[in-house]
Amino acid sequence: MSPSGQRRISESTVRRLSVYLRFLRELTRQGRELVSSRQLARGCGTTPAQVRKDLSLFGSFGKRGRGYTVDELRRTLEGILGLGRRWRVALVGVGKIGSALLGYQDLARRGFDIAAAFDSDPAKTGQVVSGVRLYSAERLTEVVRMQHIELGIIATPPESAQAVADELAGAGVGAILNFAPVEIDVPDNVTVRTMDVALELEGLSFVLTSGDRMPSRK
Amino acid sequence: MSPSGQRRISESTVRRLSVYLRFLRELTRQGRELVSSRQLARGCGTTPAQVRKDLSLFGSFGKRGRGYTVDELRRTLEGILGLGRRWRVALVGVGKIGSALLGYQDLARRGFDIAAAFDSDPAKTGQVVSGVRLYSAERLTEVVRMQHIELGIIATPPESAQAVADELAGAGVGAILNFAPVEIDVPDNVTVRTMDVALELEGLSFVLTSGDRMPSRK
DNA sequence: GGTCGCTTGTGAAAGGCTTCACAAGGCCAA
DNA sequence: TTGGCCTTGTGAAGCCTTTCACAAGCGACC
Repeated sequence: MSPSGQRRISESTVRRLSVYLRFLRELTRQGRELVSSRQLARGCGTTPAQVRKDLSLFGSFGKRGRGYTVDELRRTLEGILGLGRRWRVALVGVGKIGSALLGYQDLARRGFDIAAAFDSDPAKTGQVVSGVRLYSAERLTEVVRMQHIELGIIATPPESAQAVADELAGAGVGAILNFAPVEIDVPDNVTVRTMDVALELEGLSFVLTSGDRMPSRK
Repeated sequence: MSPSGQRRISESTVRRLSVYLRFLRELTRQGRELVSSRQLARGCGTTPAQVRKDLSLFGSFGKRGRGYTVDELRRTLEGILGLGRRWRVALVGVGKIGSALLGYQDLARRGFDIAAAFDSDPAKTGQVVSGVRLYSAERLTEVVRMQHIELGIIATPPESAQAVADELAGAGVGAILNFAPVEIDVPDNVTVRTMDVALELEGLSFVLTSGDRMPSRK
């Protein structure tokens, strides 16, 4: 599939591939068969050249003069992104954000199953929320290992985030999505991505304050 | 404050400034007085040179041989990011994610007040959740104008996101944080940032699948 | 006061990402 | 078959961001 499996793919490219995929699924629902790089770009907030360059990093999937087959490109992107399977996810911290994630059906629709949730509050232990069993935080390593969970989501207060990350990494989780507003250290073989709502709002605050002097992406 | 108020600041720089600020606030809590670019970098997952370069875009805030005064740099960054004031935010969509945001105290702590929330479900209208009044979606424009709200958060299903964005933009909101998993079109004078949980997980899926061939950031 | 060690601020170099521009290929209609 | 139009895939150019490396400045200690 990829002409040279060793090329380094930038984070921004991967993010765009996900956006293309999201859009292609929408097109599938609409029954569209073909799509050009121009239409893809328009629907994904980028440029046609960018779309073609991104895809060309992995191969040639289009037909000159016609464009791309929606269904075929969708499957190709799913393959590239590793979405030809379902992923088992552990959720740590069942407070406001954690509960929202438990009930957020888009995750399951897109291939991510929350297989177990953990909280340090004993009152929650044993409950089943949105079909997911809540375990005591003490059992994290045990359950993650037992269930072969490969992805972790941290939705704890910031004070506990690092300790949880250490334990997830120790239990064999390879990637962590962190909702706690702190930067987290992990071993090199683990990837962390932090989502901080207030931090995004701060970015918007900057734009509003400085009169939109950020480079617009066309 | 800024030596040339016209330089274009990249989105990644702004994001890092927010991370520095978050870390500085932590240092303030700890009572630290001074911090060097090296320590800042370590705590924020970047390099000392990057820290100095980012700050140098706005002025000279450190002392050679000593580092930066935590308190002073914190206030400076708050100024740059436009956080010397509080922001009034409209939340549209009070489902799982919207409710979590209503109860998420970190937003208020960091200067963002949800001044009004909207939902299309008549059953919710009139309620007060976490101290925020819920309005019917029909009153969006009216209330946003009346309350001089400048920021919007979209937490609706994807089908409604574009229409809500149009209305927010029409009502004078200058920036939108979008949690719906779709790309959204807005006029040039409005900025949108989209946060998509599943999209972030897909990025992690790619990393796990392709054996971490993404460029590591040192 | 002088020296030593440490840190900032910054031009310059390096590296990476995006945009450009065009050859090659496909489709259709005449 | 030919011509016209459209779209992909891609080297090259351009632009932007990050990293490097070092002069200059500060503080502390002798």
